[in-house]
Amino acid sequence: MHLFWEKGYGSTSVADILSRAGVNSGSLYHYFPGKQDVLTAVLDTYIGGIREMLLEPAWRGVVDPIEKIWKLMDGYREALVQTDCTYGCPIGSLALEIHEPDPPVRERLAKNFTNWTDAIEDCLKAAGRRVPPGVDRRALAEFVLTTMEGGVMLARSYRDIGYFDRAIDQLKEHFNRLLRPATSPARSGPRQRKKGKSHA
Amino acid sequence: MHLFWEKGYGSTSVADILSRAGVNSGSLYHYFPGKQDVLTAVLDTYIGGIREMLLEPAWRGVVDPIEKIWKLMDGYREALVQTDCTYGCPIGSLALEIHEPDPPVRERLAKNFTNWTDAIEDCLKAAGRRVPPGVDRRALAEFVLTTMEGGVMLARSYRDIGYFDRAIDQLKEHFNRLLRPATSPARSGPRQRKKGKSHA
DNA sequence: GTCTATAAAAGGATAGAC
DNA sequence: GTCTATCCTTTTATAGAC
Repeated sequence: MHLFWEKGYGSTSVADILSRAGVNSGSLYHYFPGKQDVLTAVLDTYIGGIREMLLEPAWRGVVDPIEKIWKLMDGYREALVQTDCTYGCPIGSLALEIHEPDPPVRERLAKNFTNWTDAIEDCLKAAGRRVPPGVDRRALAEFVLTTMEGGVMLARSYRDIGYFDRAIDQLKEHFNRLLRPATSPARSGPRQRKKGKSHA
Repeated sequence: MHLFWEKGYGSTSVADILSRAGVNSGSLYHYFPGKQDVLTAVLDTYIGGIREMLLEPAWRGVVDPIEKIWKLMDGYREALVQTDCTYGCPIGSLALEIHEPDPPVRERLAKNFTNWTDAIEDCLKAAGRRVPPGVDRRALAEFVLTTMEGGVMLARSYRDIGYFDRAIDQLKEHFNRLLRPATSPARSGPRQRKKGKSHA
């Protein structure tokens, strides 16, 4: 998993995997028919672990559903910063690296994106009336993914986190213009009037 | 150039290049020190040809600067549709495929993105007062690139152009909320009052 | 400048002992 | 289940004739 994230699929040799895992060829091929099956297993691990590995760490202590979206973005930002903008989203990299993926691989890449989008869509649903009725929640959730992936691509290409930050800023601006401001946590009295910007 | 677009860099062998070009090994290595130098030459060709190869074909007959942006998006859409959503943006694919590019490669990938962003920024500048003063034109131009690349990634992963279309729709929505509506071509009279949506 | 032939290495995968 | 040894293919790159 880590090697595919660091170096991609093609540039990771079976010898690399054996060395990193501290096992020998016979062991790997006892469990996996071939290298591609290691990849599908890794993708399955991402699919099965999106909550424990990605969402829960990012959302610890966060309750506001829109804030959860930005916290998730922060997570990708941190990964970029920690690696000097060399490692981005493992799924996105694999998706563009493997030009003609076999169906089992492509399905799993798509499933990863779908689960990710589901999580964002859940946030938008949880935001309730802050998302006006006319807004397509699914399309907006997809747009968060689109922006994150595009922003990661540019930040990596330039080795400059500014490109990611500006992409997220634009997305926040889009949200600010699209969504109603957050209502205060319902103190059960006359509606409070908050002034000033809620974000960005 | 075409092979790197179709199959990526790593999956294109020197033998593939020789076969497609109809030449032999000796010829290629007479002009290029190695395979990576073929890549940098390809990237230089993209850099030098952005106008003739990309912008001019997309913008033929288009005068409105904002419309030019959408026409450029249409170009990427067409490339996706024509290839059943298998080939996307050649630069974006290479950028994510090559995880630790040597400096000469990374520089050229970044230069390609910069030139592309310059072209969009020029459109935004040409749009004049339609882009309100507070709007960061450079950041918005980058955001167009971010959205295009992210949209291409999803469309390819799902083999479904709908993901690209929805990303562009969101971007258009962002533009609609950010920009002033286009003024009619200055009929030199009292300001016309247009109602209804100008786009999307 | 282009050709053929080939070197030298790395890659994925297998065989068979233990 | 794991080990060592190795097969076979592919890959990049070079040598040297023409």
